[in-house]
Amino acid sequence: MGLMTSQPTAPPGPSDARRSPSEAADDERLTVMGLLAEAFGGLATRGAVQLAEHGMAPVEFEVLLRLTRSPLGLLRMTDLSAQTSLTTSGVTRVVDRLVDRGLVTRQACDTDRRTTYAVVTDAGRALLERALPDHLALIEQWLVGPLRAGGGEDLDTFVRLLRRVRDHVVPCATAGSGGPALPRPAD
Amino acid sequence: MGLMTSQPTAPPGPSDARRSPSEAADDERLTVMGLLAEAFGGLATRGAVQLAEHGMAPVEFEVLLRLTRSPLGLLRMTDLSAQTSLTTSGVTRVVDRLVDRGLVTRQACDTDRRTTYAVVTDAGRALLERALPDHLALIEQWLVGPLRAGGGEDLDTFVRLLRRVRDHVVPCATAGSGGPALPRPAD
DNA sequence: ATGCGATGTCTGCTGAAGCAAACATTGCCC
DNA sequence: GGGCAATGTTTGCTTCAGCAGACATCGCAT
Repeated sequence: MGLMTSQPTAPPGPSDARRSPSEAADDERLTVMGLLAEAFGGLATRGAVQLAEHGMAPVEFEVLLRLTRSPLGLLRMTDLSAQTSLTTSGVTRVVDRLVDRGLVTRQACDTDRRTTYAVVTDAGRALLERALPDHLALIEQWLVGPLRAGGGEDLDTFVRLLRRVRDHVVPCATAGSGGPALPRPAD
Repeated sequence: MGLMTSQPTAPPGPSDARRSPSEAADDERLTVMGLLAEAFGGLATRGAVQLAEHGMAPVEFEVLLRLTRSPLGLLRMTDLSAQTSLTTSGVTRVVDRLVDRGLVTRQACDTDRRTTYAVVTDAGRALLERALPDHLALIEQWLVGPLRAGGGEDLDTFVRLLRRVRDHVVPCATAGSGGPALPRPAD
């Protein structure tokens, strides 16, 4: 799989079948994936710490950000779940919490009574705008800054390659979210 | 912060202070971070689906992998927690599950009765080695493959830049795990 | 108009993970 | 040799998110 088309550059070294099983545990591919996991995990942890200083969980920040970016500051629950890392069930409860804190309100849709909109309040916008500068500075310090350190091209190169991976792995994000859905964990 | 040394390439566009607040929600830095989150999230989801087909959760795979990579197939609980994305408490329970399934055993240390080792069993090694080929193929298809598609240098470049970010953001991983610990979320 | 599948949201239940505290053990200082 | 802080592991409690199912609503075909 993945080898149906002739591969531009074959993986160096002996093929999987020729190696001892325990040797596969040190495969270069695991290293790349591990690097990605560690880098993202570290950034996520630092981000979570900082958002917590503003009284926000990462998912709450994400919801407030998506709502604020939306033209009318409002989004259907389902669309929110599509744009975030949550299921519709998860969105229901996150919005519950945000409503309790007055950062978001629910608003009925007058053309379709099934849908309810989540609307960001002034307090929600205020909280987000209070946290954003710190958050941007954090990304600058730990992600974008290091990439600029080696010359101006590194950042652009990284973004270009990262976008290529993203577009492969998350087909929905490429076009207008019309692509096939990403599989969900089963067990 | 991050700007103490003169910056090689200043961020283009007006500074944060000069922009309208709502404009900060579209900052380029959020885009990069979002790209990273989407790419990693997509890969993690696909990985979780595939590991589930082998009856494993991602953390269980991680634990089995670390134990198998260890010279004697054995690691202290604390070291396991340092190498994975779990707290010691989390490691306790994951190992509990793995012990219940016969993939791991606990073994007392005869020189320090506080420490208990987690030891991977033959069944654990077998399960890991059954799942590894599929897992490597998945990483090849969705991460490494796309990066090779644009010529042989892209993969190396990506790994080099990614490692730079990782080394900045996870100081412990650079040397012999002797660095300062990563902060944990507070709220 | 009426029935019916599709769609949007919410709720009961479950499993997983973190924090804080409990407990056991060690090494050290006196 | 006896406290005593530090270290290693586990446990109680809580929070959070997913799945599956319930419920309401919509749009369409007849």
